[in-house]
Amino acid sequence: MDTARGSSPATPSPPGPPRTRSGAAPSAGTKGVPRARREEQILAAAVEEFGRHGHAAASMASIARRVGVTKPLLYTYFGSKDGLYLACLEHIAHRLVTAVEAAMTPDPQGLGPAASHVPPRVLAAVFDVLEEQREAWFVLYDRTLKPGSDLHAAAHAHRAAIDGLAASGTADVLRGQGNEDPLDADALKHVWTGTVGALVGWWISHPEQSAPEMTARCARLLAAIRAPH
Amino acid sequence: MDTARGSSPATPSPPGPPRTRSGAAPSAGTKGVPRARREEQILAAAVEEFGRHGHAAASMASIARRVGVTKPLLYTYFGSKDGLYLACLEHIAHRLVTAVEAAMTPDPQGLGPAASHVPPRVLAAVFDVLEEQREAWFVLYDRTLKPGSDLHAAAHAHRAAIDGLAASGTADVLRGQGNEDPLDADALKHVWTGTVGALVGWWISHPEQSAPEMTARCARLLAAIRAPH
DNA sequence: CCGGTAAATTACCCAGAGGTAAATTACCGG
DNA sequence: CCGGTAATTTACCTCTGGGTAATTTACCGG
Repeated sequence: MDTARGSSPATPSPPGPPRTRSGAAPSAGTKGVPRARREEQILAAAVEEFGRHGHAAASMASIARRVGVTKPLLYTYFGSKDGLYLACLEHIAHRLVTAVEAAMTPDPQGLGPAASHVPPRVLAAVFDVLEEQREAWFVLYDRTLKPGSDLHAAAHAHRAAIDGLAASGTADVLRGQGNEDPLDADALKHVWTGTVGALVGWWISHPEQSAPEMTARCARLLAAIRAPH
Repeated sequence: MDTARGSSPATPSPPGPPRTRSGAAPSAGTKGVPRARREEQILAAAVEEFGRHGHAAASMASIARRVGVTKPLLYTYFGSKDGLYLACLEHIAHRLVTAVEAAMTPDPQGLGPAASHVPPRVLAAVFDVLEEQREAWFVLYDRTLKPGSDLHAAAHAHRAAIDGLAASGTADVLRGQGNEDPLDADALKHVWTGTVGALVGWWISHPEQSAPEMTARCARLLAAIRAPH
C-alpha cells in the first residue's frame, strides 16, 4: 500500500494517447506524457506540498499521489527529496525575483517610480506571480528548515536576491529619516518580507480573492497604516 | 493543579542527590527530580523544538535528549506527542494572552492608553514574555499544521484570544479612517500578528539583542513607517 | 515485424519515529 | 529493615517514509 492505485489521477487522462486494451488500467508502461510536462506537473504539486507543510513534513508519496504517479518516477526525474525541493526553490525564486525587479525598476525614461508607489507595485507583482500557487511563497520562506543544513543554506541563497531588493527599498525609508543603523535596516527588511508573507497567508485562507483584489486591499491598508491616528 | 509541591531544594542540580556507587552512571532509577519540575523542563524543551521545526518535524526523542531523559518519561508525563504539543500550546497561549491583555488595558483611572501608544506597549509585553523562549511564538503560529486536524483546530482556538485583541486594536485604526470593510479588518489583523512573528523571527537570528533593545528598535521602526516618505 | 528507448510500475529494503511493557533504582514511612 | 511508590530506564514493536532494483508497457525508426 505504497502509492497511487486504481482510480483516475488528478489530471484526467489526456484525450488521445496510449490506453491499454482495457478501459483504463493503472498498469505500468508509458502514459504518453513527455518528461518535460511531467516535470512541470510534479514541480507544481511539490511546491504546493512543500509550501503547505514545510520540507520535513511533506512526503514524496503524497506529492506523487497528487500528480497521479508513483514515487519512483519522482526519483528518476529529480533524484531525491532534496533535489525536488531544490528544483522548487529555483523555480519560484526565479519567477519572484524577475517580477519584483521589474516592479521596482520600471519606466525606461526617467528614474524609478516615486518611493511611496513602490510597495503597492511590488505587492501587485508578487500576487500576480503567486495567483495560481500561493503556497509557493512559503517554500522560499520556510522557517522549519534546520539551521546549518544544506537546504537551509540553499533557501537562504535563493532568498538573497529578493531580500536584497527589499533591503534597498527599506533602507531608503530609514535613510530618509536620518536613521543609519544597519540593524534597524535589517530588521525592517525582515518585517517587510514578513508582512508580504502574512498577506499571502491571509490570501491562502481566502481563495476567492483575486490578485487584483488583493492589490487594491493592500493599497487601502497601507494608506490606513500611514495615516495619522 | 499539578502534583505535590514539596519543600525540597530548588536549584538546578541538587548538591547531593542520588548518585549510584559509580561516579555518574546513566542508569535507571529516580534522579531526584520531582515530577513537577521535570514537566517544566520537558515543556521548555518541547516548546523550543516544536517552535523551531514545526509539529511534524519535531521528534520526541530529540526533546527527551535535550532534557537529558528518555522517551518513555515524556509519554508517562504527557501521554503522546500531541498531548505534549497541546500542553505547550496552552502554556504559552496563557502567558501571551495575559501579558498582551495587560498591555492593552492598563491604567485603572481613565480610559486605555492613547491609540498610537498601544502597539509599542504590546510589542514590549510580547518580547518580555518570549525573552527566554523566543521560538514559543511559532508554536502558536505554526503554519505547517495540517488543516482539518485536531491540532490545527486547537492551535486556532488558542490563538483566538490573542487574535481577538489584535482585531480590536486594528479595527479601531480602520474605523478611524472611515473603513468598515470586515475583510480589510481581518487582513490587517493578520498583517499585525504576522509582523510580530517577523520581528520575533529576526530576534531569534540576533540572540544578543535584549527584549528592551527590541522594544526600542521597534519604536524607531514604527515611527519610520508612519512618517511621510 | 524487430529491437531500442522512454515512461512507468511493482515489490522491496532500511532507518527513524511514535508508542508500550516490564524492569530497575532510590527514597520514605512504619 | 521492609515494602510501597515515584522516577526512570532498557528493550522492544510497528508503521511510515525515503530510496532502489528490476520489470513492464508503449511507441518509433528501420
